[in-house]
Amino acid sequence: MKLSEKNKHFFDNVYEVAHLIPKGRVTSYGAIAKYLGTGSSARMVGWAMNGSFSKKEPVPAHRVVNRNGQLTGKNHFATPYQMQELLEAEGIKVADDQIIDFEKVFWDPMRELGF
DNA sequence: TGGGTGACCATAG
DNA sequence: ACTATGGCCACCC
Repeated sequence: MKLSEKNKHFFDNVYEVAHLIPKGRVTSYGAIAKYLGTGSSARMVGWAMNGSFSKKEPVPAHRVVNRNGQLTGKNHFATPYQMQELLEAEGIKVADDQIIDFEKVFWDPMRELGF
């Protein structure tokens, strides 16, 4: 049974934006939701990320954090420390589940993609 | 059909 | 500074 086209559309959009995040940059759930516009909400972005692990192609979910720059979703990775390691591997400093210089590494799809 | 939940965000007091 | 509440909307009983 196929999922509704609308629903699929939304999930694909989230994954697509996640892939568009440049290396060494991060964005927030709310920013993605806003970029997608109607039919999207910050919670749904997180929900979509939860399903991202079911995807065959890897989704850089570690580049998506909450608006505070906290690694709230680290607990959903294979291991809680994997998210931080992936970020640090890209040059992003993380301390106590908090991204350092979050404003500098923040990537806003509305701004970078030219809304 | 409807209530509970969630990797969130904004506002109010 | 903190907690409480509502909104958001797909998903799972």
